[in-house]
Amino acid sequence: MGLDDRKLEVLRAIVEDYVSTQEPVGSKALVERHALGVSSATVRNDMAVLEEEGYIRQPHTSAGRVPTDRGYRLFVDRLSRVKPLSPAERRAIERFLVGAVDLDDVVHRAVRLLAQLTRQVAVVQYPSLTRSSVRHLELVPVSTTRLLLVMITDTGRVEQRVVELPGPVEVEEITELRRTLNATLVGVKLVDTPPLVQGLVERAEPQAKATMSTLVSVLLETLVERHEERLALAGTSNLARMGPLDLTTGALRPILEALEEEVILLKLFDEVKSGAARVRIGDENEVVDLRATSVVSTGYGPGATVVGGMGIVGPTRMDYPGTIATVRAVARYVGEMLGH
Amino acid sequence: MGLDDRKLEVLRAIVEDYVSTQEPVGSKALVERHALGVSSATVRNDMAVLEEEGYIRQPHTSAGRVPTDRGYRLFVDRLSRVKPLSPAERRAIERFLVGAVDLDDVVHRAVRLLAQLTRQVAVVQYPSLTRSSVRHLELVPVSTTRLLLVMITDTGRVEQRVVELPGPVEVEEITELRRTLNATLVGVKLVDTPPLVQGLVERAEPQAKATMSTLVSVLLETLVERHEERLALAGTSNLARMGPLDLTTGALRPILEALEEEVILLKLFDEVKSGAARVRIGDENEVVDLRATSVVSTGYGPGATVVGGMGIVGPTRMDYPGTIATVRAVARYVGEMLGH
DNA sequence: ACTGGCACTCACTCACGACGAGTGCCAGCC
DNA sequence: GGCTGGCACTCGTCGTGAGTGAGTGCCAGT
Repeated sequence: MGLDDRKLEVLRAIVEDYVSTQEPVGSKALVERHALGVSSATVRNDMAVLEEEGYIRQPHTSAGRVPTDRGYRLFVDRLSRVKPLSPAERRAIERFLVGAVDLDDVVHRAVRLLAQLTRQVAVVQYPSLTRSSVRHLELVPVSTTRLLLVMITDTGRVEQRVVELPGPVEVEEITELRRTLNATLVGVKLVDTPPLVQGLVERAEPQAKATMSTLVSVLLETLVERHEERLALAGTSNLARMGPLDLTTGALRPILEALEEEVILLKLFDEVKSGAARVRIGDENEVVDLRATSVVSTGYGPGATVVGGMGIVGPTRMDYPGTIATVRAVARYVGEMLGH
Repeated sequence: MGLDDRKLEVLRAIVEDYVSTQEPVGSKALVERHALGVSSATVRNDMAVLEEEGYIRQPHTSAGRVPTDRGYRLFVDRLSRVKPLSPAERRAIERFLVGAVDLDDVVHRAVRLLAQLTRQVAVVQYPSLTRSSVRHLELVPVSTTRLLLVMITDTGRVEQRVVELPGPVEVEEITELRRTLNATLVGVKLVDTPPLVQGLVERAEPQAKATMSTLVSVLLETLVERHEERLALAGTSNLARMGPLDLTTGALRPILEALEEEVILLKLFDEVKSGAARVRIGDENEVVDLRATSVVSTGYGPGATVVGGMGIVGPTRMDYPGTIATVRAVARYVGEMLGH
């Protein structure tokens, strides 16, 4: 691996030029636009080495060079400095998020903001239920044999579910149930609830046992075990900007399809355990349909805890430093907002 | 307007062939595929008339004919018979919707189903708040000066909002407020609430006046006046199937953008007052960006009442009878489900 | 009123050649 | 040994031009 400093510099120049022009970049254009201090012939030699090592390739003989996924990876890891956001951008983020009235609104604003700033497709995961804790449980009688169970989490998320009761229940009983549930569960992390909830049935008054049992099973099935997580998506139209390049190949279709599959998108956030940004370039994606794209994702949440993920999906040919900075910044602001 | 029966038959044949082949249809192909009982020369004469009247046009001289927006309109109004759904389709709809656990789920399933069956982009509006009535109001203390206000409507929709109180409030007071609110508002249509709500402040106990006033303003501002309606969208990837035809022109972009603007989409349902399907073809659309598409929309709700709209957006070249039938069927099933 | 025939139009396809950006290699220079 | 200028070569792109065929419009005949 004889990649001396100049070769790395050449790679950096190729990536930057290609990202901005979207066209294969040749040796001559390169020396003109960057002060490399050497002639185009030398650059050509360097390019040959870079190509041999798999960092760049030629779309066809006698065309310019284009970075490979591996080239982008090297660029992201070692060649790009973090690009700090301009004060204007910071202000824009703050102003845009500050007016949010509730959790839904925060998520919606965040995802649109992200799409707008990065000009890519943005995805934001709602604060995950399993990672937050119970703030309050409410029981609302809908009819004599039906209850609405409402759960509020500390991240401001509200989940509700209609429960069919085994038999009619008095209002006083409901009040009592509500008291018991809250006394047991408020403040408990959702992941820790199952054992506690089981105990509730055993300790319940004989006549309330059936009702409590029904409630508990609903709680377990739908609120705790249920992995269904919600997502917000924005900026799909930015995909159309990926260039007629990719449009003609018809590669747009599978990407759009993947973006509609919540299950697939959720996978993107499986491993965001920290606030650090993660970049998956082209082939590095586990999701096959997204192999033509790059994904920049990060976790967010109040303080250092992570309650959800957010990120963007775009062409491998993207402005990585800028995008990473933006994703991180938005995640940080949203995290702060969740801490009230 | 000398449009005798045969000319109408020719128009119908052109529309049907064009929809299925996506290619301009010529006189010869027409007589081969349809038993018109006349020669191609005669058909040509008929075509000339149809073109003069503006129902069809030639993309270029010496190409086949293509229906115009006007032609589709005539086809929809007078030439197409309703295509009843196959039992298999009916079963699919029923099976798909039956497992829904709550309102969110119903809407989500409906929109995916619609997208899948029609192979177009589907849009479903959540049951509108303003057209439904209050089933229950719940107040949940979050801290001493903060309440969570939860409203449940008869369509199963739940809206919540955090309220900052002017000062600390006792639990008993909250219970009293809850009682009063529910006594006054349960069963009332949301549109009719404003006058009732105003009265609440005036009749409140002096010490509770400030609190009640805050609550009331939140109720009015965010729950009643607020026009924000939610939407579910699915099948965007079907747009890519509109054909490279439209892709090359880059006409996809504005359509995708329009589909991301909730405001625009909501306009589509402005006038769905009944369960009858409405078809807007090409130029008939008020939304400029959707002039290249056709929109099939209808209202839905329990019984004859309409609580929301749903529909699809697709190329003007679509299977109108089939699409209309599908949209109507899904709307009817969803309506039934809302009636529990 | 319909039909068969015929001349005409014009988008589409393909082959051909010119053009030029870009490369690889080599001999020479520092 | 590394860099440079020069040069032959490759190959995708663009423009031209002929050939093809689907489709039309019109007209004379039944």
